[in-house]
Order: sequence, then structure tokens, then C-alpha cells
Amino acid sequence: MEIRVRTAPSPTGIPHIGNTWSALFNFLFARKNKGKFILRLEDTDRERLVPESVAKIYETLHWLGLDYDEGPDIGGSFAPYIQSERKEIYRQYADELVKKGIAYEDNGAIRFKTNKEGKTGWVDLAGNKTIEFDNSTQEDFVILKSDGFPTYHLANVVDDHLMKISHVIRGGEWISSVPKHIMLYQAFGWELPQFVHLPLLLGVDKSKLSKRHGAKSVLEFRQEGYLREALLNFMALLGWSPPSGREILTLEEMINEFDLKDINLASPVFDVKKLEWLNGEWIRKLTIENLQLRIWEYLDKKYPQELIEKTIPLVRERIKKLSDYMNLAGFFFEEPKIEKGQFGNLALGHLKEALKVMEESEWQLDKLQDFLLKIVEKNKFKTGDFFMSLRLALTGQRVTPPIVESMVILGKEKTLARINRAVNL
RNA sequence: GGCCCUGUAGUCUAUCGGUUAGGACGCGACCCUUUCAAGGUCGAGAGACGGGUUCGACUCCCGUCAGGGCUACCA
Repeated sequence: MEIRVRTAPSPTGIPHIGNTWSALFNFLFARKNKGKFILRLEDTDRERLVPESVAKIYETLHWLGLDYDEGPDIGGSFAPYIQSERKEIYRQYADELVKKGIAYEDNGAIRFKTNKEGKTGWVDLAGNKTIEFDNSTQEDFVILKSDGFPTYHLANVVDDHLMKISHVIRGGEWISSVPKHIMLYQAFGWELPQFVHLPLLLGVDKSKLSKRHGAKSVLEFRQEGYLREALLNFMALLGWSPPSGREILTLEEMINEFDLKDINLASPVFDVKKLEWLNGEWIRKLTIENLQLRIWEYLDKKYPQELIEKTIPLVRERIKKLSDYMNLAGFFFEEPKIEKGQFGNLALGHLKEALKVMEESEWQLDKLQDFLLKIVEKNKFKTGDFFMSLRLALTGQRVTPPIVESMVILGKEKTLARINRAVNL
């Protein structure tokens, strides 16, 4: 049997870590099992619909590299993956149940008549355990709303069946609705898919991650300078741990190791500190060329790539997010603001001495290093103070990349000019 | 309230009855060091509670408690 899974977001808001996380697990499962990963838009709630969010859903999935094999924006046939365009199909199925006497009309809506006897249960593949509900707890539920649109329950079951979904992998908030779904499958005489209910991703306040509780959109993380690799890596480690125990994994490695049996059922809490650490790890893992490209693009391609590239070895160990780059390396691109008040009493002496030798020095790291260290020795300067004076004159900041290396990149002309400027403040 | 899911350090997790309960983030200390990082070493820190079952429970069972989800003509 072919493995077919889907991620079925409803375009009622921008995709956040929570729903994207379950999309990732669907994706990993599909790729691992050589199956199909499908995108379906569940836009049956016309009141909460946010039209722009459709494009955001595509953008998020594309940015992360969670490429789907079937979906609304690929292939010639759009309608099958957008529920609002399948209204008539759901109506027909609802009518069928009415004819069979399993559903009935109620104030313009159609309600499913649940069987109150016995129990309904299934084996959930997350945790491989049976979950069972007493049918007496299941009330008659609406399957077709009075506006003619189906509810989640009907649309979901019909589409999953029609699209031959083999595994329904979704958030645990759906567990209590499964009996309704099973009853629908049975009413239609359809085969059940496998159910896999992931734990719920929790925010720091320990409640379900949602837009209302301030869940940030995935695109916002990109805006803040996080790498797709880090975000993916971070999400994968929530509720899942690879048998190898590795913490840093590429998408490819996650796919290789992925197995439903390694899903942990306790609801994980999103901890941004670990994301930051992972992002730093990934920044250091990228090649210089690649990191240069990311930074260049992140900064809207405003700065010369050659210069960015030269600075990478100096900054890659010092930034956790792409957005940290300009804070640290901005002085390479723009004249820093410096104020007299920043400098200590000895600074003038430091800078004047430095100027003397630097004008004669060859502009190479080892040469400059030698000359500068000799000044320190000769004048009995305190090494740290001396270099801090240079640092401030050149960058206007106390925290910077290694300063002599920075001077080499900055070039003789700019370096001397900035020091002169500081001396004449 | 009812039903359901879950319960190992602040956080993410390993453990498939026998371990000094392992790793990671974060935190602290030290080393390295011209700032800040990165890196290295060391350290503090966990089985919710109570009963069983067993020679032996974090692990299995029951209860309690706690957290969460659902309880909509929202998904």
C-alpha cells in the first residue's frame, strides 16, 4: 500500500511553529517511507478566513524545503486540494447519509446521528496504544453547516478517503474527535486510515501553541535571522529523538532516522534558547560562501558580497542569528559614530603611538601584530587598554571582531583615517 | 463538571525491570584570551505523590495530584 500523508492547514492565520511542526512530521514520514506528502487547504470556515495566509502557507513550506508532491499550487488541477471548491462533493455525501437515515436536517444544517451504544476505539500509532471512547459521550454533530460548507469532520473524512490518505498524522487536539470520524468512515463503508496523534506543542505558558497566545509565525523567525536548517532541526527535536541520539541533523538525516515509534507523547514546550544555540551551530556549519550569501540576502543585497565574505571568518563564531551580523560588523560598511567620552585618559597616547608605526607598517596581519605588540612593550602600555583604544577608534564599540584582523580587512587608508579622526576629537 | 491525553532537572530528551538515571540547551566555575565569542575541563540540577506486583521498579498495575486537549453550524 502506498503511503500518503497530508498536512491540512486552515488559512485562518499565518503558519506558526505548531502547525508547521506537524507538517514536518508528515513530511519526514512520507519521505522515509517513499510515500507522498500532500498539501490540502481546509478553508471551510468562511468567517475566520484570512486570504493572505494562503500565500504565507506556500511561502513557509517552500522556505523550509518541505516540498509537497501534490497540492493546490502545483499541477494543473487546483480544486482537489482546496475544500471551498469542493462544496458540492461534501453536499452529496451529506445527502447520502440523510437518505440512509444516518443524518438529519436541523435548522438548515445537517447533523450526523451518532450511535450511543458501545464503544469506539482505535490503535494510535503514536505510542502504539488503543484509545477508546464510550459512544454515549458522542453527541449528534453537524457535518454540513447552514451556509452549505462542510464542517472539519465531514470534509476531512471525505477528502482523506478520496485522496487515499494512508496515515492521518496530526495534532493531539483531534483525539477526541476521532470517534466522530470513525463513525463517518463506517457510515460510508470506507476503510479507516491509520491514526497518528502527535503531542501538543506548548508555548512557555504551557498552553497549546496558537496565534492567540502569541505564537510567532515561521516567517517571523526567518525575519529575525534564523536559518531554515536550524528551525527544522529544532522542530524535529520536539517530541522526537533520533535513535542515534544526534542533536544536529540535516533534513536528510532526519528522514533516514525517522520512525513513529520514537515519538514521545508528552507535550514539549518551545524553548527559544535552544533554537538560538542551534542557529549558532548551523551558522558555523555553513561554508563561508554559503553564509556570505545568506547574510547578503538577509541584508537585502545592500552590501558588497566580497567584503561580507572577507569578514565571515571573523564573525561566524560570534553571531547566533543573521540579524547579529550588522551589530558586530557594521563598522566595515559604515563610518562608526565615535565620541570623546568613550575613550579613557590614556587613549590619546595609545592612538598617537599606534599611528606612528602603522604608517610605516606593511599591511599584513603578522607585521601589524608585531609592530603593535612592540609599542605596547616599549611604552609599558597595558595590552588590553591599548587594543581597546584602537577598537573604539575604529569601530565605536567595545565588542567587536578581533581588531587587528579587522584592520587588515578595513585597509590602511580607512584605518589611519579613523584613528586620526579619533585623535582629533 | 464530563471525556481523553500526558507526567525523568528551568527546557528538549535517553532509559524498552537490574545503570553511580545518560546526553543537549540554559546556568556557575576554571582554562584559553587584546574585547566579545567559539572551544576545552569541571560542577550544580530530575524519576509528582501513595499503594501494589516483583528477588529487584523511573520502567508494569491501581489510586491521588498536576498540566494539557476536547466538550461550537472553529479548525
